[in-house]
Amino acid sequence: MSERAYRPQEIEPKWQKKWEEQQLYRTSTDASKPKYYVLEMLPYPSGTLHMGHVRNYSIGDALARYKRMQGFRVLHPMGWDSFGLPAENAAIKNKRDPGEWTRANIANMKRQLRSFSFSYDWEREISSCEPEYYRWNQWFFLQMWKKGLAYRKQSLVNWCPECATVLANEQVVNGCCWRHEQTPVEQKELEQWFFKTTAYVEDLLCDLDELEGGWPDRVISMQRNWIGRSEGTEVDFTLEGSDEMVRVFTTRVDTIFGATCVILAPQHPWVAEFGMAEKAAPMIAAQKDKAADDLEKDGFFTGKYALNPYSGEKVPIWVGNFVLWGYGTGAIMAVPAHDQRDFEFCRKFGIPVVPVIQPADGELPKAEDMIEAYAEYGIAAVCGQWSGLPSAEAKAQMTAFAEEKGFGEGAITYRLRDWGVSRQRYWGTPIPMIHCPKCGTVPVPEKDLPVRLPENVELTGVGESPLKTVPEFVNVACPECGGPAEREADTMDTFVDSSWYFYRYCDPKNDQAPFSTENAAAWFPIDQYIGGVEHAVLHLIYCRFWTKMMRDLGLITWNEPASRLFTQGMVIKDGAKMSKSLGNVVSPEEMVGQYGSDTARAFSLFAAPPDRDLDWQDSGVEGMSRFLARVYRLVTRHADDQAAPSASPANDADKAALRKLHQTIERVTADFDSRWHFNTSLAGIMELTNELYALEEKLSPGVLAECLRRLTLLLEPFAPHLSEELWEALGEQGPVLDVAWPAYDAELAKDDSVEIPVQINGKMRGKVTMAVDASQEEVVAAAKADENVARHLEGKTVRKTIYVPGRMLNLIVG
RNA sequence: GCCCGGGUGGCGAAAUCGGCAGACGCAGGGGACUUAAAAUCCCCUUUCCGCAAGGAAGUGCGGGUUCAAGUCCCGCCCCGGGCACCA
Repeated sequence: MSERAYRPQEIEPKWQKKWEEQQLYRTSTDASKPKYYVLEMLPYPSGTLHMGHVRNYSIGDALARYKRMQGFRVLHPMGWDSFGLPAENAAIKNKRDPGEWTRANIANMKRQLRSFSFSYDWEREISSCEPEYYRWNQWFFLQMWKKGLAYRKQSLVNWCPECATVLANEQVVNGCCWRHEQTPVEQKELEQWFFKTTAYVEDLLCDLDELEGGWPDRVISMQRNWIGRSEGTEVDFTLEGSDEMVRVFTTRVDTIFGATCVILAPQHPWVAEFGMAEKAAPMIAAQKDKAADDLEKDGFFTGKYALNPYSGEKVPIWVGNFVLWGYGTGAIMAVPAHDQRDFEFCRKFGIPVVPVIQPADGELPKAEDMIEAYAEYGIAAVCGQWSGLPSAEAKAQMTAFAEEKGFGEGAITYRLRDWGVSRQRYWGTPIPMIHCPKCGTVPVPEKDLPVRLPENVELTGVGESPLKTVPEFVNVACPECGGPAEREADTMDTFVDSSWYFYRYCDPKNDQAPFSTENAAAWFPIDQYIGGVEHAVLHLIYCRFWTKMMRDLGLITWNEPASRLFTQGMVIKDGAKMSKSLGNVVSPEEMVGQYGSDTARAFSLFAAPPDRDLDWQDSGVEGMSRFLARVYRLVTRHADDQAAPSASPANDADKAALRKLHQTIERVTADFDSRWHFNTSLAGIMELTNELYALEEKLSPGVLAECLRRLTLLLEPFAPHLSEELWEALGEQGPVLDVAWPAYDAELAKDDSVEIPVQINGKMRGKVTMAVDASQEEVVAAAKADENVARHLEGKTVRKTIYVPGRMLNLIVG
């Protein structure tokens, strides 16, 4: 027996080096094994790894290791996002090249990650910010262009006249530029590129059913809401004194007899036509301003009137700040009596309220008594020929009527809009298009890909787009006519990169195609995708769209990229999400230096279940470190025992130890296969360790040897360096990753006695220890023999006996 | 406002199917070892009453179902996240 101190600072580098040399994490090509593709969401290269990352990667890594020990061929790749805006801002601030900045950050993140020995297949590393990758972004762009899925249109952007640059919505503060707090943000029309996500809107919605069970319910419901399908009717109102018509969308055409005005979005073309664009401009800016949370309803009368096609009634046309240009037709009919928003608007501006729907079991509300709109379905009361019909029936008949008369039709609208991919930034994938004065918009020929970013561009943060200022980049010959033309200077949104990176992992070096169908088919769909819930609607819609688009290009045959999704909780520190910008980061480097990476990763899993937010407190780390050292001492002091492992108990202590061992194996295995509550897995392993400490002296050497070996294997997914070190100390051959996960033996795990709580009238009065197969009579007899139970039964009759075998006895007395 | 989560000891949490509330760990207390300290090992630790045996209360609040509720049902309150005038 020898006792050694646990020194992770020595052990971990030793195994890191060995594993690198062995290329331990390279993906197996053994096709006889079932595949398992596990992936954490692409990290952005912020340059600083924090405990939030470590927790995320520890979850995926524990799973990857477990699956590998279970005999799977595991793909667990690692990649890097290009993260455009921060790169560019850093470049402007520090006068550095954004590429250099990004690459330096990636190198730093990589170095820090490697000290944890996460089981990434570094051979399959990709960087989505390198030309080899954006070549294929461009290739996809061209395919979409051919199919009409990529198009260009005029679109309003936030514009700061001071910087002469485009602002993202979050850069608008109180209607002003974030850098020039006195300068109001303007709206500017720019030609922007879009991907037609709406072409797949029904697919995106219907296929959510396919994901049910594999994806968290809340993500599915967030996506449903985001897509926002609603059925209704489009109806034309005629402008008084002209033939022009304005189309409105409504889900409640049955209320149209109560329409008392038409309200246009401030961006509506009629507003400009009426010469009121200037009056509407501040409203548009206010709509885009994220800081103005609850915008008060505002509007103005245009002086014009429209005619209701059902009643022929003349109603005023208004402009309202709460009407959205991007939804429906950008114009509404206001029915104040039956829509709360319309009610607020009309009451504010003195527009009449006309109730036309009455509750099924009540009276038609009186306008002067109403304090809020009656928005429920009811009975059409004052609705011309449809009066008397229930709302649903009236809706159907009135829509049919509009179709018959040609002034409207049934319509489905979606909240989901096309994906604007244009960015007026330097650091991103250049859009492979050329504008020719003669030929129009012409795609760059595929043989000329990739279109590379020009080097040595000075970034100022001023001006429409940095690439526009580089003549060598912009001035090109038109590929069709050879005449002088201009290259598109916008770059692509970085969400494009993350929409298909996981396909590229299957074939990262392919220079003929984004990936080969065969290689992707070998791994897809992703068996387990892991990431933060903050991606529930953007990334996770875009990448689903991309998969469907690739399916229609004939590249793949499946509908969905990932069959299972796990959303892990955030790491909270001092009441806020841990992030570099908030300065509440716990540095893993420091923790690794002090306790080692095994401690850091095991603790990040032990502190809370992975799907729950984790309130970070340093105080528990010590305990995890103590536990690992405790295991280390226990195993190393018996490492030289020379006993052959044995699962045949020779005494009661052996039996108890083997029972605990197999109960723990069952528990940890079940956690991996279902809930991933690694905190309870680790608690179980701690209990096993405590039990072995208690029984240590009494165990026969073979059984002890057996228990120590299984314990070592159980630790592998959580503390791989320690596990490997102990495995070697025990004289076994590694790497542990290639050793089979311990099998669970139900016979050995079985308890031979069980403690049964005894209740009287539902109150705990004692416990009896019984054989597992004891009958109800035996249990009742034993219970009555218990001193305390007998005392409570004194002078009373047992009226009812409830016995749940092996669990509980409840005696009802009166 | 709508849609998701969540609320359990001094703290992080556990209780997987309605069946012993608080596993495991932290912090705290006590003991052993030590000249001493650290480290280690062992014990105690929901609250209140009690010397103890034991008793009472207890999972955000108020009701309900049940032999039995942290868990199921109805009505609220609070915290976190997401979406937000979606016609």
